[in-house]
Parts: sequence; structure tokens; C-alpha cells
Amino acid sequence: MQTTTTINKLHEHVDKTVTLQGWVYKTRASGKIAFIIVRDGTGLCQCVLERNEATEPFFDEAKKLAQESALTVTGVVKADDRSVGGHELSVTGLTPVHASTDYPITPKPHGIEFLMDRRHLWFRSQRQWHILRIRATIIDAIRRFYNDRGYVLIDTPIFAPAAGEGAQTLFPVDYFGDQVFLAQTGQLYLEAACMAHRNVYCFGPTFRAEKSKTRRHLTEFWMVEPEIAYASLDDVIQLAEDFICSIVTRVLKDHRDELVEIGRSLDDLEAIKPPFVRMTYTEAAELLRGPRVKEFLENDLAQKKTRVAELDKTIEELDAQAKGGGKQWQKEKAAAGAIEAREERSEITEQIANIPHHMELAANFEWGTDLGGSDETIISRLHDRPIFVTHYPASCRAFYMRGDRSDDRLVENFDLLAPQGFGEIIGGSAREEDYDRLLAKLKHENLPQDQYEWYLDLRRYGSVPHGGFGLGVERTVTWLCGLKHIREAIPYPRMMGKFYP
RNA sequence: UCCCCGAUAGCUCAAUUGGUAGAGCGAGCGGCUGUUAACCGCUAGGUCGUAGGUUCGAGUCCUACUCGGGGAGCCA
Repeated sequence: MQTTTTINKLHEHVDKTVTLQGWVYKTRASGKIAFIIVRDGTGLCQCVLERNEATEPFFDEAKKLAQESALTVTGVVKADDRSVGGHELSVTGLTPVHASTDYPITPKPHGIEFLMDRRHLWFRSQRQWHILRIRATIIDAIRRFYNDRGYVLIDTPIFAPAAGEGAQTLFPVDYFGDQVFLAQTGQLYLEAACMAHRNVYCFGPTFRAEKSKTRRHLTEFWMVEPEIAYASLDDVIQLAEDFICSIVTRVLKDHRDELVEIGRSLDDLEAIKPPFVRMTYTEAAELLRGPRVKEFLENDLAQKKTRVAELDKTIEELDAQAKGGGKQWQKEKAAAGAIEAREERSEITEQIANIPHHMELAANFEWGTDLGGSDETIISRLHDRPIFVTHYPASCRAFYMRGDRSDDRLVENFDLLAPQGFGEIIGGSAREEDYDRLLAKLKHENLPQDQYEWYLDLRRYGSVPHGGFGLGVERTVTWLCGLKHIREAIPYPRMMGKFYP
């Protein structure tokens, strides 16, 4: 008669008695009625506990159950719009499984350091819970995209020999007395598999030892890298565009409510349609140095200064309210508002301090150097669709990228920048298929040829035009969820100086 | 590696030009039958990151260090 079910299935059990197994998310209790919001891993449900004959044996105990206590609860499912999730449970039975006390993460605001030290608990909170579910969908969409198109999954090694693209940014590992490194890409290995299976991809963790402390860096992150044979740069770019569109479509299909819940604009994501913007590196360099960027940043600066002035006024008013007369809850609300306004002000003040530097970097951009993080952010902010930036100078790109046959200075590569300031999510290229050209590049970069003999074999035996790219999963999650920082896009972020929990 | 900012109660933050450390939340107790960050009353809670220095007097000023935040470089 009574069934155990989960919150996401409650709509199948309206007016029936069911049992839920979960944890206390929040409680509010009066003398003779208690509201327990239960989460069970599939959603939230308000359980209403009225003091009556049925509930008398456990009412007092239930009322005192603190946040994150585990419990099973039985009751009649009622459809109720007032309740989160649209259903609630009128409780007839309740069994505590584990009483929790002093759960550290309260419904009130916390600082980032506090939350990061408690990441293992933090992702029980709604916002984090939504983000990690969207992440899971994105990863599923990635796998399906390639599997459905007949790509063969090739797992590339995580222990890699010194030979890479630049050994200084790698994590060294002692390997039975030899030094190896944690892999920063599977690409070279993937190219070999590409010549065996034609269309392949690898998907796994990637490690970078760069000492970067910014909103877009992790030391350990997930990357998916497709590689396709008999392909030109245009083919690879087309693949990237189809790929991104399929991920966005899937996320919009499966997670509309969650996206709204975490404050992501659906309109912005629905605007992600082909064709994406395309520009060459040279065009990007001209854009950065030109009047459009200067004007954009000057406007940005002026707007931010206006905003700070507004916030100053708001803070003053709220402070006065918080100290003045009125109800206790009104004063509290004013105080909370003041804290929020101060946070926004300090964030914007920091941005204002950085703008002149970013303007200078953009205005003085020199052809031949790589686009900086701030340069990419500027280009990204000027668009509301992803931007392909192609044909970078060979001097600032890896040795394996295919030389542009019409201009020796360039390579056939691309970066894909997510719009609205989110920046780079993909880096890719056509690979140099010509043995002599590749060997010349190796020598030019002073790379040890003996370490790359196996790679050169790929150009000795049946070399064909081919190419691929790498997509950073966390950066994609950050973009699609509209996060301010990449650390929320992965369950256990690893950053410079951070590896607990 | 470099530049900027910060560290005050378990948490989030205040503390006028250097002059006796405060509020809210959380916790504990009591009250309230429809709450949505519930509300009302009471109670407990502090070596102001660490070490020096200036001063009659330092949370406040100076120096170094530790930890954290943002950015540059580098990158997905």
C-alpha cells in the first residue's frame, strides 16, 4: 500500500501515501505545526507536520531535527503550488535515521574560503547541486555527440614522458626513479589513433602546473579532444561549431528550470546558434588596437563608476535604516542589503582598477604575440555568439600545427571564445602532415627528435591532412551556467595552493 | 614570478580624525497551526591572522611573515 519513492516521482503519487528517504534541508516550526523541507538527492519537498494523534509520538523529536539530519518520512502527497517543487507531504510517520547537529553551512551567506574548505558539504546546497547536475548532462552530451557519430574513444596515457609542448608547466612525478609528467593533453597519442580509426576522441583529466590564480584556471580539469582524418581546418571548425550547438541544445532541453534557478538567462543561451563569428588573428589584433575597443572600455569604465556612486548612496541609506527605528526584521533586511551592496561595490572597484591596464594591453597589442586573457575577454564581451579566432602567428603556437601554405608566418589553428566575456573554451588546429616541415619545426623548437620518432612515424606511413581540438569541460560549464568562477564547475576543484578536501 | 586588496564572535559583517570591541545570523531556552532568508522574548559566545615596532594609549599607523581574494604572464 505504501511505497518508497523519490521526490522527482511525487507527481505519480498524488493523494497516495508514500515514504521518502532523505535529509533535512531546512525547518520552520511553530507550536503545533512544523515544516520540514526534505531533500533526497532528486529534489526538495516540503513535509508538513501537524500535531495530531498520528504525529504525537514523534512530533517533539521531529520538530527539533536540525539541518542535514537524515530521516525517512511517510505521508500523503498533496499537489500544492505554495510548496517548492509543486508537491508537499502531509506527514503521518517519521523516523530519524541520524541526528545532525551544528551543520556549518546555514541558509545565510558565507564567504568563499569557508565554503571551499567545506566543498564536501557545500555541494548539498541547491545552487551547487544544480550546477553539478548540469555538468553531468554536459558530459553526457559530449559523449553522445561523438559516440552517435561513430567516433572511437581512445584513452590516452596520464603518465607522459618529458616530451610535450613545454615541460615547465607540467607536474613532475617520480616513476620508478625516472621523471615523468602528468599529461596536459592526449593529442599526440590521439593523432596516432586517428590514423587507425579515422575519427577518434579522448576524454579525461588534464593537469597544468601553471601558477595561475584566476577565475578561469584549475590545475586539474577535464578535457575532451576529437581528432579527425582527411580533414581541413574548415572541417575541424565546422565540427567544433556543431559540437557546441549540440551541447547547448541539450542543456536547454534538460535544464531550463535549473538554469533559471541559478540565474542564467535562457535568452542568452538560445542565441547560441550557427553561424558563429569568425575572425583571423590579424583582424583580432586590429580590433584590439582600434577605436571600437577603446570606446567600449571607456564606456565600461564610465558605467562602472556610475554604478559605484549609486551603490555608495544605497549603502548610506541602508546603513541609516539598519541603525534607525522600525521593526527588527526591517533593520535586518537593510543590514543584509548593505552587505550585498558593499560586496558588489568592492567587486566593481576591483574591475575599475584593472580596466586601465587592460586598455593599455589592448591598445599596445603587438602582432606576433599571443592574445592575452584580458584581450580574449574584451573580444568575447563584444559578441553574443561564440567567436572563432583563426590563423595565429606560428611563433606563438605549438610545433605540430599546420603551416599556412599561403603565408609562412601563420598556422592553421583556431581558438573558440565563448561570448559575454567568458573567453576561451576551445583550442584546436589542423596538424602539420608534411614530414619535412614537421621535422623542421621540431628542430626549430629544439625538441629532442628521438623522443618524437614515434610521432614522426605518423608522417612516414600514410600521412594525411587531419586536425582536432580540445574543449575544457569546466570552462564550458562555467559559461553555460553563467558562473563567476570556474571553481564551482567541478566537484572537487584543484587550484594553486588548494587540494583539500 | 609580479601588481592590487583583505584577515575582528561558530558564520556574515560594523567600529567616525588612534581613546572602554558591536549587530544580525547560527547555538541553547521559552512562545506562536501555513511558514517560504519565518517571527517575538531571553541566555551564552572575543588573545581583533602571527611576530615585532611607533605612541601616554593600536582593531585602527609602520615593517616582516602566513593565509585568502582579484588581476598580469601562461593556458582549456
